[in-house]
Amino acid sequence: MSNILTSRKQDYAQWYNDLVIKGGLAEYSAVRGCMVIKPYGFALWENMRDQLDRMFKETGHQNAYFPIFIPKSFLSKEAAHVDGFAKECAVVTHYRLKNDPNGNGVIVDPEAKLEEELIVRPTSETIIWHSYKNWIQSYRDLPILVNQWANVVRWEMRTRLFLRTAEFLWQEGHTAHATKQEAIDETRQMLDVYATFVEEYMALPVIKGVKTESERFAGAEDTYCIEALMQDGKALQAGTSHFLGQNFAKAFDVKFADKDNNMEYVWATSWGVSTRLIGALIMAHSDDEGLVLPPRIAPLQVVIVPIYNKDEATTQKINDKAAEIVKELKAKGIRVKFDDDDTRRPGWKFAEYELRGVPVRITLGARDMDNNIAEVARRDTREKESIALDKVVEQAEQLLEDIQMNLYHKALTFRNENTTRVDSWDQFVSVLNDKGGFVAAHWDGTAETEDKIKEMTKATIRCIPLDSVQEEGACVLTGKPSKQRVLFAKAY
RNA sequence: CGGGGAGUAGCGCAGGCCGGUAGCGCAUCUGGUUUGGGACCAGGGGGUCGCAGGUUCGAAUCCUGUCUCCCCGACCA
Repeated sequence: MSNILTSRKQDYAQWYNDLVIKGGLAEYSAVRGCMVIKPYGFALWENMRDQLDRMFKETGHQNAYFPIFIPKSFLSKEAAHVDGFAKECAVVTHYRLKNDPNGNGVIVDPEAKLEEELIVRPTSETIIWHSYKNWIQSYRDLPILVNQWANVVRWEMRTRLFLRTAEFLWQEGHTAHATKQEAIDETRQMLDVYATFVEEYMALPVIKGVKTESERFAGAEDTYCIEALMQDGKALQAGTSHFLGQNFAKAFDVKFADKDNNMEYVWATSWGVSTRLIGALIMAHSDDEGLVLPPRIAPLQVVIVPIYNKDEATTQKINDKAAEIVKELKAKGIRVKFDDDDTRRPGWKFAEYELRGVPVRITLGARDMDNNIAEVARRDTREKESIALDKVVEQAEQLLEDIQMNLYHKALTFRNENTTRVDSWDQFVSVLNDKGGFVAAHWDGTAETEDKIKEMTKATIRCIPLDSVQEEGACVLTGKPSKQRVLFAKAY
């Protein structure tokens, strides 16, 4: 049995790292806090990206691309925004190197100092709104529905592969609207797109909600989010959608003439998900044997492992059958690989593909050929079954569906079991310490109380759920009146 | 930036106190036997011991300085 992974019980953080690295998703790079996304990890991201991109386009958005560099003066135009990001910006100050006169390689040429420093984008609101000023004159120019796929840099103190890296990949949608309501509708629509994507493709149930003031995006009026629960009972913000009001329009003086020729400020939204989703995926579904990937986004959905003996006729038979199955699965649009690499033995391959989270494995051996069967194994439950050869393709296709559903329901059950309604402070503290997960409790609505709770328990308000029922209650800390429960959790 | 740990072969580590031929496991290469849950046998290759000084006949080992990375905290998608 493989013992190359740390188990979740032993050390959850180490288990996560092992999975990322040994599963072939990513590795550390020469640059502190930055990672190399390896081909297998990038294939996973591409599958996620492609589906999201389709969904953005279905809702009327177009892709564009804005510069990675932002003039320093832009960032300071929106006060809250600069406050939020100033502490984690990489800054470009020079544009040239030269040979060190002392012979120690190259040095920054002091003659080549930039007039105005450039900030490596931590997010692109400012550079984009600078452009929007030129794009928008009249109500007929609105709405602008633009998305960009890009890398951004936030100089984080502590980093973790996928979950928090100094550079990460994401998409950021930036829209401009004539009315407040239209912008709010857009914000909510994109939140729904995210929730649908994460639930249906990543098989991960999420809570849709709105952030409290202290957790809000710097420069937003309202931040909506989807929150997911990881296997260790910690919450993870999986995506955010911001209603920006007129803050950026005012900062960049973006006005439009309405039908009555009145000049009005434009209403804005922005929304994003990042490679952090890959971290969520890993921590939600995987087990001590390795990654468990939802079929819809798995780079490889089915792998066929042959078990040869020395008999050439049998080998030929296995190869022919495998080729046939590959052809049929591909015709159905299923991503399949026949691993006939003779330098690895079957047991090695079983372990390897389990580590990599391939949902379905088909084993074809000499004995199977004699009996006209194949062994079909599913990654999520690790169950194996003997299937008649002429039913194998059908079975594999069915299993992919089953696994997708099973992963979702398993995660949903886990979340339900780890969401606790709490009405007293003692219970609040003990649930957070002993059980973890989401805690639904009343809160008096003040930032002071929120801060105090964070200080005492490390738990933060993840969101005020959109479907939260109105009920009379008392704040779990102060006892002051409250009208609805909010979700607390320790978070990534 | 505070506290803790670590830099020796691609990876994981031992050696260091007590200076004297640089070692182990995995990986890798060659040949063979194998193939139903990470195979076995035989042979081989690979390291200026993080870097710079110093002590010494001689430094991975002792001394001084320096750099980097990891873990725990404050900040964050």
